[in-house]
Amino acid sequence: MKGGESKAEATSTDQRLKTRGRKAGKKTKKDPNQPKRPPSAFFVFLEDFRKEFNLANPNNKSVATVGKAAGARWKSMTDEDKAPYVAKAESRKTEYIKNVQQYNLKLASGTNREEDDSDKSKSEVDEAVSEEEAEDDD
DNA sequence: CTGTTGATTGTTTCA
DNA sequence: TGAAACAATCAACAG
Repeated sequence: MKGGESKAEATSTDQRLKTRGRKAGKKTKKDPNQPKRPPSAFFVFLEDFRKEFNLANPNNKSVATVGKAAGARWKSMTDEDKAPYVAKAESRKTEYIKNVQQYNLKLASGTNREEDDSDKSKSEVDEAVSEEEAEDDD
């Protein structure tokens, strides 16, 4: 059965093939304050998985190995297992959105006035930044 | 020394 | 709507 590896997810496989070739030019960031994309549930899971993987394979240095293992494991997990990671990812996304808002706010303030009310605008942003911080519960 | 590569999937973003 | 790019990681290699 390999003739055609399926297909149902042709988009996925194809995309990756192209993207891999393009990643070479991703380091072009022009906006210093532009927030980066929030980690997906898979990345959240990866953070934990890497730790375990390092313990299980302290000799392994290839990041690709962990990625492959994580990917295989990820697909092996059920939605319920991914639930906590997904939930975390959702929080990250929410924070990211707030970040973008602040980012836009700063730009708006800067573009609008960067000499007079700069102090004032700063305060406003400051409040937004400290909005909620942390909640660690178990 | 600096920068890209490698590999995963998910989310983000533009047209 | 879909395709394209990028998110972390870290060691190693190339220029």
